[in-house]
Amino acid sequence: MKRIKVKKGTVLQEFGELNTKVYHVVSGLLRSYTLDQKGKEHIFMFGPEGWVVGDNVTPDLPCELYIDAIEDSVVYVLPKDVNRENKNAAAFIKRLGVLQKRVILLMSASAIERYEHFEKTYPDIMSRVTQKMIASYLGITPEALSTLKKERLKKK
Amino acid sequence: MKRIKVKKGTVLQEFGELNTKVYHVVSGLLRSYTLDQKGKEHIFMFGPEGWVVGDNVTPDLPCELYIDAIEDSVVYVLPKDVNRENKNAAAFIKRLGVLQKRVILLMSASAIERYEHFEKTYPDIMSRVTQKMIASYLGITPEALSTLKKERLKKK
DNA sequence: TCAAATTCTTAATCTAAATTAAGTTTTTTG
DNA sequence: CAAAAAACTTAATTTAGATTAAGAATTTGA
Repeated sequence: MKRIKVKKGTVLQEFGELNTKVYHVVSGLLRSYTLDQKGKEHIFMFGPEGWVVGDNVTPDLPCELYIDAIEDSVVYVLPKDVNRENKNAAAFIKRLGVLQKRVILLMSASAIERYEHFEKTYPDIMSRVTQKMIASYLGITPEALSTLKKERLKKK
Repeated sequence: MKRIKVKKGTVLQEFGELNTKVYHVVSGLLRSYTLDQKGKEHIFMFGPEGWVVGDNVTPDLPCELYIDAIEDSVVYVLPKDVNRENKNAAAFIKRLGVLQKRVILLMSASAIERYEHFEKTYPDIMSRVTQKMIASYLGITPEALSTLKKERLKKK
């Protein structure tokens, strides 16, 4: 269990490589993301203080996600199979809950509704990342997010 | 740890209720799903033999999902916090992996691509559920799935 | 500090999938 | 087995969000 400091921009995991580690964020902000065939970025998860960020594949399979730091951060580097121990069960369950909510919203909610959910759930992160990143997390384009925000103002 | 038989159509969990149980499927097929504001159904997960189906919220919070049997099934009823023990870690990790893939696909893949992924990943389930359910799982309408399948045939 | 890069906004156009609607096939059940 | 219900198909129309493009604002870094 190693404690390391990483500068903004540091890449902790690349797509396709094997990685037996997950990252417990002490301070700062990580993100995990994918690139699609067109090279478009889709943020899978933000990792602020207290979160564990890692690829949800077994340690013997190639990673599906890139992980990097979007703020200077301090993280504990933990072996993936800590997941199998009781200690990290809480962080684990939290991840499952967030993913469940995300799948539900991606399937059943409009872009505006997903935005408003994000706004409520992560008020802290909102101000720490670019709109481009928020759009990427929501599964829409930055242009669509810009339009959506303007329309929401009109209605309120 | 109770072993029960449930008939097709049996409801194991309703939205909004408290439920401290998860269901380990011995035989048959369960599903979990949500209803949106318009009453439209969105299948969150299928649970064939070997799977654990449950709501990924802590036992003290109201459930986000309905769970029912879509085939006559035999299931073990387990307390949710078995999740915190080593025993179920594998099923747990599997669920996380599936959810990760689902989020990625919902964000970055077209309906056709999601269909083809489903086809490959769950060839067994394909023939056991209606197209309406597959559409619901993919996040599209049954009409769109029907059209999509026809177009895919032309190309092959 | 100021030039370059990146991000953000706005608007026009396009497209994948939703909606609506009607007819057909399959399944269920009395 | 026949009627009713549910599922499936097809096609026309609509729409949310993508794409493209261009200019404005903000951030970065030499």
